[in-house]
Amino acid sequence: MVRAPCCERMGLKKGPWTAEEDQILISFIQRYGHENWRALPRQAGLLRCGKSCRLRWINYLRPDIKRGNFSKEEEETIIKLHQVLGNRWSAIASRLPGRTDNEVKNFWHTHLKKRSEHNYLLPSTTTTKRSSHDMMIPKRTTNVSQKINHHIIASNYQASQNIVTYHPTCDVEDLQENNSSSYSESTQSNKEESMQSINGENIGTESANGHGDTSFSNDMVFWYNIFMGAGTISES
DNA sequence: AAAACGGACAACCGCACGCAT
DNA sequence: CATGCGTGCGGTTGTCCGTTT
Repeated sequence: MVRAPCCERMGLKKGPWTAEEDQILISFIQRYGHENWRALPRQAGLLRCGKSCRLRWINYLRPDIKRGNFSKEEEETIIKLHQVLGNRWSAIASRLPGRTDNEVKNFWHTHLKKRSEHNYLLPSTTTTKRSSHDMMIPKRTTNVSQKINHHIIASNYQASQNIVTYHPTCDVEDLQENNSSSYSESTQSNKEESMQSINGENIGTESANGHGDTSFSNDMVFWYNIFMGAGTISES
C-alpha cells in the first residue's frame, strides 16, 4: 500500500500552533465536529495537515483535557499499568480520565522511567519499533482495545464532570499473574468475547462462536481484571 | 551576564490496521 | 481479493525555558 506523505504538501504549516490557529480549530470543531480530519483543515481554513489538527485537538484543545501535574495516584497507576501493558500509552491513558497518551508518555519518560528502573527491570520498554508480529502483545489490539477504549472513553465522557473512575488500589500484581499465564495465549476474538460477556452488553463485536476452553476463561479473567481492577469500566 | 546544559512538553513521523471501494 | 484512504498509535525530534557554570 502506498501511503501519501503527511504534512509534506506545499504550503502546509509545521511547528508550534498559534493562538489564532487554536481558536479556529476549536470553533470549527465545536460547530461541525471532526468527522474527517483530512478534510477538516481545508474546511476550517487552516494551513495544517489533518494529522496535525487531530493531534492538537486530542492532546491540547479538547475540553475534557486535565491540565497540570499528575497526582500521586495517577503516577502509581501509570507505573503499575506500565508493568502490565508495556508502552501502550493510549491504553494507559484511557485509564486516566483527562490525560492523553502523549502526556502519559512524556510524563513516563521524564519522571517515572528512571524511578521505575530503580525498582525493576522493564522488559517491554525497548525503544525499537516493533511490529505486531514480533510481540506477544499486539501493537494495536485494534478490535477489542479500541472498542474497550471507546467504551471507556464514552463512559468517562458521559460522566466527565462527575466521576473519576480509576481506583488506585487496583491489584496489579494479580493482573500480572493473569497476564503471564493467559495473555500471550489469547486470541483477539477471545478478548472480544470476553469483554462482551463481562460487560453483559454488546460493545460492538461480531464473532458469535462459542468458546468453552480454558484459555478463553483465563482470558476472560485477565481482561476482566485489567479493566475492572484498574476500575474504569464501572459496574453500570 | 552569558553560554552551556538539561528537563519538560509539544509536535512530527512513519507504521499498522480497519474499512470502503 | 487487491488497493487506497483515513485514522490511531508509539517512537522520536524540536523547541522552550529554567538552572548551572
